[in-house]
Amino acid sequence: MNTLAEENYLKAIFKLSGKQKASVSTNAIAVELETKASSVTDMIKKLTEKGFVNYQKYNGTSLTKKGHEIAVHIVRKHRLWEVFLVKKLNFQWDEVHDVAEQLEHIKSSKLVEHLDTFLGFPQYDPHGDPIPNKNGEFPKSFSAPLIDLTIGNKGKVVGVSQDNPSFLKYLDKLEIQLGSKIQVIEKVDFDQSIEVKINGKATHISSEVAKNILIKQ
Amino acid sequence: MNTLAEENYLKAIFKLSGKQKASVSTNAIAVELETKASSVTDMIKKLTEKGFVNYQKYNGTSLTKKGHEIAVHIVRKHRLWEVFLVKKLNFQWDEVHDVAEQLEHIKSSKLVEHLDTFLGFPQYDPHGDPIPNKNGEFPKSFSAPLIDLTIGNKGKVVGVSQDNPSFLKYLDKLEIQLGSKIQVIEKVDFDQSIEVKINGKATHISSEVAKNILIKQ
DNA sequence: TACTATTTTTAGACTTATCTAAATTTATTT
DNA sequence: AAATAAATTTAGATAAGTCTAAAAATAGTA
Ligand SMILES: [Mn+2]
Ligand SMILES: [Mn+2]
Ligand SMILES: [Mn+2]
Ligand SMILES: [Mn+2]
Repeated sequence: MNTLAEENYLKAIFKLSGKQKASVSTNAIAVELETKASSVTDMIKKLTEKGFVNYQKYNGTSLTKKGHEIAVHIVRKHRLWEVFLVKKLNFQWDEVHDVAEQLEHIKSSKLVEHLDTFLGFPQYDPHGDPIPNKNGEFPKSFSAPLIDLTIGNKGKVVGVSQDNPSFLKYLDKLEIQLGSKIQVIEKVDFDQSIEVKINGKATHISSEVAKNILIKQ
Repeated sequence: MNTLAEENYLKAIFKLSGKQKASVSTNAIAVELETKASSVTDMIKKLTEKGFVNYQKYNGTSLTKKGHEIAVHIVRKHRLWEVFLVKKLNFQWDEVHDVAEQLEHIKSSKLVEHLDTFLGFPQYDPHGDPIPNKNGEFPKSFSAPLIDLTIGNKGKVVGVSQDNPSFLKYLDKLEIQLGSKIQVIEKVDFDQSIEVKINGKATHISSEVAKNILIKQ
């Protein structure tokens, strides 16, 4: 069995390496996990021993097939628990992440599969993130950050690429939810901020926010 | 915040000290937690520092008010999760204990209270064990071990005082569930075993089993 | 290319929780 | 009461995971 620390490292490497499964720097992992680079080096050596990562001194780390499988499985659990908390226990979408960080480490395959069934095999979590199935396959989704939408075009909010509470609460304040219809009215060259209509109402949004809202046209 | 190990020690002391809140020996704790007496001594010192137990060298350990509160709170979580697993996720009663051992350490008071609400404030877990409410109060229950029932008397099964899978599976085989009606037909002096009628059907039960079935008349 | 800055690794230390073996205390027998 | 047995504590060691400080490697710049 893998320890909690090992699982968190694998998840961090998975998150940082993205779809292209790129190699990840020691520092990037340290920042992601709020730890020190020296601690990361130590742990990577252990994960290499276990066959979960490929590692060459001074040259970054990437997941092996085995490491990738573990990471995806933890992501699956994290997102299923988030769905449970919102849909069944009436949590708000900005309250679930930290609890899911704990629940994702519970070890029982029966629990995960029964939870999935109980929830009706959801494909997306409360932040619009795709939930891999039990074979580790993600639903295909075609979304783009709001910032990439051109003037005049419309889209539907299908996700967010951050789940920290202050960002999510701000979206609540702007009345932006999954499913909200957004049209880009104007783009300000100076600071990349944009003027949008949300469900008919005009609002001004910074580029930082627009980068983290995912749109489907 | 308390560590997982600390919580498990407090729970073990709570379990072993019973209603009278008796003092518990170092060895008893070691046996309960499948660890060594020397490890127990170390941890008890730490728990003493934290004000969770009263401890005098060579004289056993008992919970302080604070330690008692923490232990009861963990028991509450354990039993609520067991209810969730059986009632919502269709687990069998002999499959829930080990998963609940993990889930009981999840830290989020909102989670516990919402779970309690979601389950409809259950008073007993799938093994008939009482669930303390959020103030740590247990529902009053008047049950006695089946072995104490005298010949001719009837009762209803309201609980079991063990939750290891092999015992529970054996009860399933005997068709003994919570709610089953049991009447004592005969008591065998030689080995304390008993002849009973369960929902009308005659069966022979060892004293070891009869000790662990809780009856309400 | 040589100097400097940044990144990464190593060395050594610390904490938590555990263990074995030995010492000490308490309990039980003769 | 003395001897023996059992329970408990202490001493010292180990593994996991982390840290700081220093060394080594790589990248960036003059
Ligand atoms: Mn999350
Ligand atoms: Mn999410
Ligand atoms: Mn249990
Ligand atoms: Mn139970």
